[in-house]
Amino acid sequence: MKAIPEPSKRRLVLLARLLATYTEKTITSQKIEELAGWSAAVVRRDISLLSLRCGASNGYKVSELKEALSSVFQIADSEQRCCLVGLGRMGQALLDNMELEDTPFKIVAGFDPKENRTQILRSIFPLHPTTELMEQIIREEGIRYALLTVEAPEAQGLATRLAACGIKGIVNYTPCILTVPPTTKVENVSLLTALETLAVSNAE
Amino acid sequence: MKAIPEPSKRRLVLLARLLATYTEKTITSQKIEELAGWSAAVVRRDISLLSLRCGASNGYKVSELKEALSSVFQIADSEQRCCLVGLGRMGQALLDNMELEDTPFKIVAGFDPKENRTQILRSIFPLHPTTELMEQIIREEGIRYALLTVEAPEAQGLATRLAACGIKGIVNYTPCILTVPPTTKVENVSLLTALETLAVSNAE
DNA sequence: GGTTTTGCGTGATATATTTCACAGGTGTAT
DNA sequence: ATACACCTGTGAAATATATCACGCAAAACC
Repeated sequence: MKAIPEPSKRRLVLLARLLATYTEKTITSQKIEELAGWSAAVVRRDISLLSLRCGASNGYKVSELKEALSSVFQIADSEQRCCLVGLGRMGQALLDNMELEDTPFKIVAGFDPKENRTQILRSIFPLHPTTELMEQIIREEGIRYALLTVEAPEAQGLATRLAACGIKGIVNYTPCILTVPPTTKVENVSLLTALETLAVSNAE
Repeated sequence: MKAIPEPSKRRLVLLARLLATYTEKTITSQKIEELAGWSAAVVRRDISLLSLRCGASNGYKVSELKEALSSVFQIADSEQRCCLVGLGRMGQALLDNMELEDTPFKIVAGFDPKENRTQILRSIFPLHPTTELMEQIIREEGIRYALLTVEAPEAQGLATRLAACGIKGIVNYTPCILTVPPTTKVENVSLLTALETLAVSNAE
């Protein structure tokens, strides 16, 4: 199959999310337009990239569509290991977040520059200081993704180290722009960035 | 000036963020490519949309660039009021987040479906239950943006109400796809969505 | 002050993405 | 069983975005 364009990938991820709570047996591209706000044409084009032919006069069969979505992105097959870097307020909020239950993603380690935090806090996975140990654990445990919730001044330094030891993706909760090699992807989810993006989309 | 394309807007927002911590007096498109990962050509094109001519043989003057960025997006001019909807773990982590200090964004109210939470928690802005009072306060206070951190089952209902009472943008911390009229914009920042997006960008 | 270097600004061009529009299958009703 | 209604899947066209490549102006150097 040929490569799926980036915008389509992002929509397909969201489509999977949408279907997770959708109860009907079938769904039409028109209905998806209503729910998600993308044009029906774009929805059909996106889905056609999955080269599945479950089209019928009632629309797509939800079960087949779900299956196709999770199989095309290999993520469902194996556990995707993540680590939490930064155990401040935001990090703690993510510590025992139920959101990743029943998903292939699993947080298996936490790190913080302040060693005493890693000793005081309790969690179901081990917590460590961000010493050289961090790189070692990431490699040994086969950790692919990092959630970065440290203070701004520490963000770039840690991002560089994370990228260097093989982290494939960083969920960036800091308002910093991270400079990383192209082998590491970054998703910016900081509150400030999100608000600015909203403000700019509306205005102008 | 003619409309700035969406992708350019998003990059310009990040560029402003990047410059916030940049200490040199000038910066070249080449340097921005290095730091942010966009091609120098795209950077120059984006900046040219600001119709500012601060180009010189040393690159852009950082101060002029910063100014142009904040003025083109009107957001710097006036206070941008936000509310926090959902006072669970994530909401509490955002309650006294310093990230919005020295920005035009300001959280001026908090809401939660569980009334006792709004009574127990302390914050510098008032907390209320999500009764009809919510709509009233949003209108009276001129609140434009909402940070949505409630549990998944409550997300869509509240999003609908928020959109209906004039909220222009929702920062969506839930993994749900929100169905809202096109006048309300949504930025999805849930952990699960971010991880899935990363996974899909790498694989495939 | 002239010459060289540097790097922007931008038409022209290439590529990517979305939209259009309709042929063709699938379910449904009569 | 046939006709009708619905909705997908997809070439072709339109639009949007990114890249190329080069003229030109500002700074640096001698």
